Amino acid sequence: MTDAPEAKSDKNPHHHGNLREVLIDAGLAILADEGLSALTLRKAAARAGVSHAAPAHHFDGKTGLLAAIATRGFATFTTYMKQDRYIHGTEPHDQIRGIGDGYLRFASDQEALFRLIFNTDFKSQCDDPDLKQASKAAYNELADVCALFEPSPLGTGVNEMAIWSLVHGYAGLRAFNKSIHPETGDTIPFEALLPPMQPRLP
Amino acid sequence: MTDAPEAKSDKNPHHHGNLREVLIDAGLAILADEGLSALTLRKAAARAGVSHAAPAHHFDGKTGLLAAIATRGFATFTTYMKQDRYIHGTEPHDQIRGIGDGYLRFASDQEALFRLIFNTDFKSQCDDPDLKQASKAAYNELADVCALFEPSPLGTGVNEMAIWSLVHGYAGLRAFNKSIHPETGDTIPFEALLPPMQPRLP
DNA sequence: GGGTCAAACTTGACAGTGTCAAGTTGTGGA
DNA sequence: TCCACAACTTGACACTGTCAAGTTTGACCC
Repeated sequence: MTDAPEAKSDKNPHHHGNLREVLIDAGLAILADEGLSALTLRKAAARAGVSHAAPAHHFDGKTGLLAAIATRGFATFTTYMKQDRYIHGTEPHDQIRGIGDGYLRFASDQEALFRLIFNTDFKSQCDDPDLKQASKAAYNELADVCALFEPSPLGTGVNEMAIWSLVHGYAGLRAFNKSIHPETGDTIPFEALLPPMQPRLP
Repeated sequence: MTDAPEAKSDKNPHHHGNLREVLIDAGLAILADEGLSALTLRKAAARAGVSHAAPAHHFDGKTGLLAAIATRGFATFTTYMKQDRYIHGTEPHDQIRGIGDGYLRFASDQEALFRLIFNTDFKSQCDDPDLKQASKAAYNELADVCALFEPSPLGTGVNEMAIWSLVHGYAGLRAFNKSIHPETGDTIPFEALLPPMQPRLP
């Protein structure tokens, strides 16, 4: 009379077993489908097939759900950068271009998610340690590549900050449709913006 | 029996006369005091001393109010850049530094407003012509200075995009507390990030 | 002046939202 | 077996944006 071992759903309303992850998935789906403003605790709960108050047992309010989604978002973000890091080659300049490509690919593939993970509004309200760690992991991926150019004559960390600012600003402005030259109508590619930098000798 | 000519307030509940501007002021005040998430149509109405449905007669819903606030925000943003443009001198490099300072001063002085005007979430829902024009005016201020370095060997518009991306990304990351070097703890100043550029001969 | 009328604003209502309190159901340990 | 606790539901509350209907006011026209 027992069910198949994986049939743990839609049998009994309680003890979902995996609700936390399912709610994050639901939130990510809403984010991708309808955008940030449509992301609602109740909608996520409905999509997960539970009652409207169920999320409260897994997250600290809406901010908590957003933090959990952002944590997953940062992990995906890091994956994007890792995937593209060597697509142009293994030279330092190639790696910078690759990382930049991954960065921008994530920003356009997962626009709402990108906006969420860099949204300072809800971040100022919560300081989730998991979120901070996921954020730092993404940063480290970029910093790894920038380290290939250290020490630079400009000072330690300057290249890192310059590249990080450049690609982050470019991504933000591109989401804003500002990467298109106002007169020529051309899209200015990211790699054209990279300043000349001297890689460290091997 | 007539009042003084300016006494048009708190006399009669109707025909406020200036409600649109007052509501924008109220919104800006809420934004500065309590942040974006606390900005509510009803709160703005209450702060302006009118009923909760009054804003509907002046703005197209909440998005309309946000657009109007953002329009004013862009104007202020432009003013900040204009004010700081020559504080370091009149040389092209000085002007770039000045504009950057104004950009960053606005971003830290009016943090919530800065976040609003570059928030793509509500911008995707509305295309207010006034907002677009105010946005373009801010862009022109920056582009003016970048033009001092055109034509560049990299291509037209590239300097513009590079500078803009750099300062915009730096501002965003600084709001995110990422301008602080993770090891040294120092704040990396914006000017250190500026790539070497050759100004046009006069 | 007196009447008309539209604009400006109010009041009241509605569906959604986040959040809390209290109840219900299933699980695992004594 | 029973009991404590975790997981989830139900119900309620204040608050939000938005709509419909009413009320007041000032301006215009004869």
